[in-house]
Amino acid sequence: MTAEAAAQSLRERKKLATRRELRRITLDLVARHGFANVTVEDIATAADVSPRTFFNYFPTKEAALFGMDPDRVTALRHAIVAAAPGAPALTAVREVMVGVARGMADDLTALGGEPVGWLLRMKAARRDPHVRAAQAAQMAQVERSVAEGLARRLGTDADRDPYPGLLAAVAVATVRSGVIFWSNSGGAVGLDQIVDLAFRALEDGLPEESGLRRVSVSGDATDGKGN
Amino acid sequence: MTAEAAAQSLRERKKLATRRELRRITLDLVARHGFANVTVEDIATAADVSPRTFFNYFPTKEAALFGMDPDRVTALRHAIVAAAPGAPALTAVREVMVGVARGMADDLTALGGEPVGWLLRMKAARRDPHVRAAQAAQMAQVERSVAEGLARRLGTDADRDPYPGLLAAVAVATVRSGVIFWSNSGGAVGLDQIVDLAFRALEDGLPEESGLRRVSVSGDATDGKGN
DNA sequence: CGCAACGTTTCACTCCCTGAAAGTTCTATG
DNA sequence: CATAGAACTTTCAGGGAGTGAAACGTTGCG
Repeated sequence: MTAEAAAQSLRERKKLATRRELRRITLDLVARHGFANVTVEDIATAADVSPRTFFNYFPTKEAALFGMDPDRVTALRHAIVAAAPGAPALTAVREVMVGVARGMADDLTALGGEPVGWLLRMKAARRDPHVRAAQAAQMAQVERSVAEGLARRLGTDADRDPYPGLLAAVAVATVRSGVIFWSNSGGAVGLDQIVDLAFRALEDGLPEESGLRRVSVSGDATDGKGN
Repeated sequence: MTAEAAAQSLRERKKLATRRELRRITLDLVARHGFANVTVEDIATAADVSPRTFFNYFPTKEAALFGMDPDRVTALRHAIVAAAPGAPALTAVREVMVGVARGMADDLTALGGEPVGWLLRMKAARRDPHVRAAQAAQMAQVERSVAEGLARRLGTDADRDPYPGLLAAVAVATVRSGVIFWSNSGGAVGLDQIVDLAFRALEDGLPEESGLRRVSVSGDATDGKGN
């Protein structure tokens, strides 16, 4: 599902490779030296590419760290329209978001044996407010797309009906807070599980004795000997 | 309420005046020419101040548009700890946020007869994705403070308990989506009312037949003859 | 008054990001 | 397989954000 067949032309394969390489290097350098201490020139040099080319792939330095490419975003919108037909919108959003969470956690092993991917990203976000802000900004992009999907699913107009916008904002915020908690706990519990419980809590009106809170975490595994 | 006694020294009064003036001019220029077409130099010149001074007051151009000063943020945190003693956290957050909403709407008349303040800000945000992102980033700052207040109120640790972070993220997202809807509808309905209904919907588990959705808006009043 | 604290300005600098034009590599086609 | 043209990369020139340091002016106070 949502798998990408091997790109056909040489060009497309190269482009994809460069994109992934730039992402990878950005993540690596930022994790090691901090966002502010890595310049676009550093990244470009490490990727054996001119600085200008970096900006042909990503509009900003932040985008190389957090940006979803447009394909993913539109896929998300369509998924929300199509998921759990007949069920309430909140249920559909939960299912889609749990899937997203599963995909994010998979990044962990997708790039190599190291504890990479979102765990590193969020670790960088924790110390640097600017990075945190950049992530929130990126999520706002996604939120817009989710809101559109919801409006279509519900057959309403986001200008007249506050519900799609509210649900989108809340859903994205839920995922984001889940990712933050997950990374703070060192990835011990399973992001999809956290997100699922968070959405269940949402469906129950956010009671203080939610099942989410029984996800007790023993210790903070970040800042271990790594790095 | 939350009023500030007149600053005592000449220096402090001047500083506050400059700060407000920079804010006002930024808002005005951005509303008229768009965020990207206003330089810090423009703002500084209009405020009769050197560009360097601008950055002594605000860390970024975006901050002059959206930034809350630190005092407000800590006040918010304290309000969340103190509000509605004995009541559930969600209730306390609702009360505080409705108060915040009321304050934001008051900006409308606070600066002069013109339709200023948040309505203009959000109008700028609607057309420029960058401004939208900047707003989300700013809200993330606030969210952090809300989460701290909640953790203290509940007597838990945000590293072990996902609940404060989730509630903070959801609450801030709710307010933000309310502001967006409110501005899209031209400020017809009353921001505090929208936010209150949105929080009620949250308490009920976001049902699709929420009372929020009966806030039907006849027409989009923005882009009227003004400006 | 005169001195100390604080705020503002000037200056020099790095980095982000962009448009345009020239150069290079891939693809399609005769 | 040769070659025109599309697509990607690079070089170049430049505007604008943001920062540190030192000179300068203003305010507060003994």
